[in-house]
Amino acid sequence: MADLLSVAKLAGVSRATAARAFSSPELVRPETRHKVLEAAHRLAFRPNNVARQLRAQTTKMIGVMVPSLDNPVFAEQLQAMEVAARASGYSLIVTTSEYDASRESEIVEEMLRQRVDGLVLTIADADRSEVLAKLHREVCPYLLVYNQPEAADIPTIGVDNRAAVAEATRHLIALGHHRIGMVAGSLLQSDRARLRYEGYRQAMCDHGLTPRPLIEMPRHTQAELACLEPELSGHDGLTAVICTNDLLAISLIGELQRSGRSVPGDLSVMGFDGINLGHCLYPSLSTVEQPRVEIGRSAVQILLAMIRGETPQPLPLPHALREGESVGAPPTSRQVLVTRNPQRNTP
Amino acid sequence: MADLLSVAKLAGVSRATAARAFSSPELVRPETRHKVLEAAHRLAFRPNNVARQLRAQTTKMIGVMVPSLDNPVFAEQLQAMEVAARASGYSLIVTTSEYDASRESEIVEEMLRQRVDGLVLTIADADRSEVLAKLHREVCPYLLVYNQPEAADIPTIGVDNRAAVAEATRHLIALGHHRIGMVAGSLLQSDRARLRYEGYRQAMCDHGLTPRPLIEMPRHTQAELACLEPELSGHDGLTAVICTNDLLAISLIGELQRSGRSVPGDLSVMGFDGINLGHCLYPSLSTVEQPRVEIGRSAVQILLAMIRGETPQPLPLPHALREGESVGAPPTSRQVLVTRNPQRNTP
DNA sequence: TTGTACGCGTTATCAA
DNA sequence: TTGATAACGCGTACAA
Repeated sequence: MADLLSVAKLAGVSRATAARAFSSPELVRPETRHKVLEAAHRLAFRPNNVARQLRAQTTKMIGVMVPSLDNPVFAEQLQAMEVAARASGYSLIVTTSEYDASRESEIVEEMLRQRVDGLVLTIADADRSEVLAKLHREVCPYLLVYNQPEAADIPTIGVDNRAAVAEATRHLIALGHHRIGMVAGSLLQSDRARLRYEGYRQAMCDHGLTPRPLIEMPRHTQAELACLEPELSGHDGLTAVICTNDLLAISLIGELQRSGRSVPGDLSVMGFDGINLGHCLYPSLSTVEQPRVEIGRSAVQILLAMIRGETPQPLPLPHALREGESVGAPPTSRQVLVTRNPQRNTP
Repeated sequence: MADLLSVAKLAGVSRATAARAFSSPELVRPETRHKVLEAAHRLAFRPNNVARQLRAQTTKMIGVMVPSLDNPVFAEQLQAMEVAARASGYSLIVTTSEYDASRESEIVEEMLRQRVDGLVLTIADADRSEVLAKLHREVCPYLLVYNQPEAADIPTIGVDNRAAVAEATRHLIALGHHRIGMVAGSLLQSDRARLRYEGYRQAMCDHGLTPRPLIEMPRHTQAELACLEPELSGHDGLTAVICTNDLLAISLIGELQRSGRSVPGDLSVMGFDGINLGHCLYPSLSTVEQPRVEIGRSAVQILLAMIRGETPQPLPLPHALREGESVGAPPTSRQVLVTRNPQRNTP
């Protein structure tokens, strides 16, 4: 690939002049500039960003790490980040950690070697992270997304998980539900999971209701009906559940329907995240919406401010309770058929 | 950030020796090596990849462009690519084009300036693309994904769209459907869309059935029931539709159910792509599965081979007809109530 | 307005 | 086994 020197030669000027024709065209005589651009065109010259980055000591690149792109909540946030970044002239290096702590470390190390100008990370557990310890010693600006660490000095953007789930719980209680459960994926060791459960527990207690133990599914985003079934029958069977993510909720609804149950007729199901797909389904998903687009956009803006040397104070973004068709009043029949087999539509 | 020279000084050796301690440790005396590593540690030295890239004239980076990450078919493919790339020591620069031709050009230009070692692209229309014209003149290895250009000399990986939809159509016909329609998103100008419709048309004709005009939705991934409704009633109302992507199919199913119709009771709905979520729903989505993970993995492998200077011949990957619950036999009642209002469950 | 010369941090070649 | 030196391609302070 042609370089500036060959362009300069062909144009009959020095390399410096050729360089200026690109970086500060106003400093070069129009006639000369034209000669340079003409030569560049003939040689199919394309500025070498790597050299420019080395020289300028800045890459205009942001390193992004998310747990997985198979979950739309991250893909949708990433989509927003990419648009925002490019609008500001930045590119994204994208990696996935699969919630693996050692991969998290390797990835961040690699991105630091790449001299990214900043990092946007979603880590497995912000309260027990080697990555954070490492970044603490570095000078590279970084920002967590979705995480909600206990330590106050870690820049983070996302919703208040505890308050969000508490609100969702109160919503169900207001509808008349008393026997509410919480369904989680297999990934327990996460700051968000702890806070979400805590929000549920708190809201239940505040209303004099008994919080149940977390119902844990073997996989992170796929519900297993067998794990839930024991909690559904009997005199204290659940009438509503809150899932820790939308994929879990959606697959749970599917499983319930396939088993002949009705949602929300037999069980109200609430999700968490607000992924786009939830709108489209029938019943549409009731969920706690994290403003994924705003989170992505704003993560980029805040990080860029940090890169400029400012010290913005990221605020929690507001969640929104999105009411859908998957949540309704508790079944009245249940109160009659208390200790016996609950009514079901067989398939 | 500390550089190699300062490490060398602290260790009391030359820069060359310090460099060797990292790149070819066996060439340096253990004692010396230890001194260097010790110094590097004390200075928190981290190799500068940018400098290395400039020197080595290779970035170990792959440029990736997809239309959007809001559609899981691309996010899931990207997830697979990222894993495969990192396993081979490559990083991904990820961009989204939003099916915009001018953005496509800018993005590719920017990635070429970044001196990526290769490109993996999904473009809007492989038969009318400035991007391909540009790449044709460049030396940068590239590979299309999902695209299916007419020109045979363009390296591509994906399924045979025509054959895939033809098979889906035959599947519906075999179930007894005669009045089958095809529902597309708003994005008509795409190589895939043309071939998929062509596959549908061909299969219909082969069985002596009349292909219908494409039913076009105002948005790409969200069905609008009003656009379909006219085709559902009357003596020749549709009994089955094939959607050009899964999101369209899923949202259509939702709309149909919300309007009191049953799927597949009143209308069989088939998707295209095979996104993970389709499994979880009830009814589960019948769809033509593109092997997204295999496509992503294999795109990286093939591109890396091209980067090594080989000339692999990418073969079409096999699609799979994934039978779900959203497709069944055509409603028998319809044959009785021919010219009158078809039976419906009111909500 | 243009040219000269240096440095960004690394690796590879050649000598010692 | 180690050291000196020259690139990689670009931007810019300084001089002309």
